[in-house]
Amino acid sequence: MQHGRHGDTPPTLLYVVGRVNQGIRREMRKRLVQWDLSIPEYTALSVLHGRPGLSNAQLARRSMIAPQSMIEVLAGLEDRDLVRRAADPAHARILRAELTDEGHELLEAVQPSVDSIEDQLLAAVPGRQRETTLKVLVRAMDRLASGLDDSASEAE
Amino acid sequence: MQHGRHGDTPPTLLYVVGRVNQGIRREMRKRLVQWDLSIPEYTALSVLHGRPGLSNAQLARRSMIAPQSMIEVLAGLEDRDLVRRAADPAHARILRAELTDEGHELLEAVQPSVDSIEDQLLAAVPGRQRETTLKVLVRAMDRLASGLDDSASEAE
DNA sequence: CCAATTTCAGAGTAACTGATATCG
DNA sequence: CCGATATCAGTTACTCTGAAATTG
Repeated sequence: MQHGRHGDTPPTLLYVVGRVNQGIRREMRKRLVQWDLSIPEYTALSVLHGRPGLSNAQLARRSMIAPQSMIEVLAGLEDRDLVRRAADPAHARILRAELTDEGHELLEAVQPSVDSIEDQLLAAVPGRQRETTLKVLVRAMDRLASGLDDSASEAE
Repeated sequence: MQHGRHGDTPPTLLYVVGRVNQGIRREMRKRLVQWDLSIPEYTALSVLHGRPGLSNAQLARRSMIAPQSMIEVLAGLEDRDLVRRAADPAHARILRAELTDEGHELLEAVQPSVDSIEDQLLAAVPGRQRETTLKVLVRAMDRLASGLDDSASEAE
């Protein structure tokens, strides 16, 4: 389930984001299964397509998960030859990842099915509102990335 | 991880929602642990506070999860005497849930800490934009609840 | 008989924490 | 030695699918 809030009172952002996310995940899982891709796998492919050369640690930070979680995803993709990793010439400890040709092909094949989810969700939403929504969420994302403090239980 | 998309191209709604959700969950978990509440448990308490009398099946639908998932949450809360369930007088199969006094107390104690997350995320966002964002997300939620079709793989 | 609800049981996904090793 | 990275191992959180019983 997700984080919640009441009924007639307007729903909170926390609540709605949780619900929408849950719905999106269900839909994605359903569509990705035929390509034998999990959601984290698809996401990693998608991010690496746009940002080739990210390390495991960088990917993890972007996704707000622990590097230990991300590494499993990456390892799986590497095993399937969808992703290739090579040491940074300037820093042997860092392994920079990028899609293989096969990875690109798969991503291209899957993309439309996933993109159509977003199209359907936003079908009736004017462009301006889409932009506002995206902007607000990106801001929230940044806040979360830089870390919050618990102002409520601090007071003790 | 979450559903993804590129880098310089604007991020997609799917991607941002996933990331924000992940960040929110981390933050919530951290704050809820001191009350020994999981996210689904907190959410159920919160929803039941606003909508007393919902059945397990109704709660599940609202949360876009299977009733089999929700029942575990509800059972746990019932064991802890935070929630009480009673048969609908008109339909004995349906068990309507509501918070106990203890449930109300706990929720009240936890609430501020969770609410402050949202406050911090939206601190710099003007009210108009908050409303737009919420409206767009609620619309997306409704779409998801009524079921999408995979227009991409349909074409085969 | 059918549809909706509840609920048990088992499986699976995706995240976590802890610990270790390496590199600059 | 410190900080960041990679990565193994074990664990927890949350959701799913399947199946069965009950009720109107």
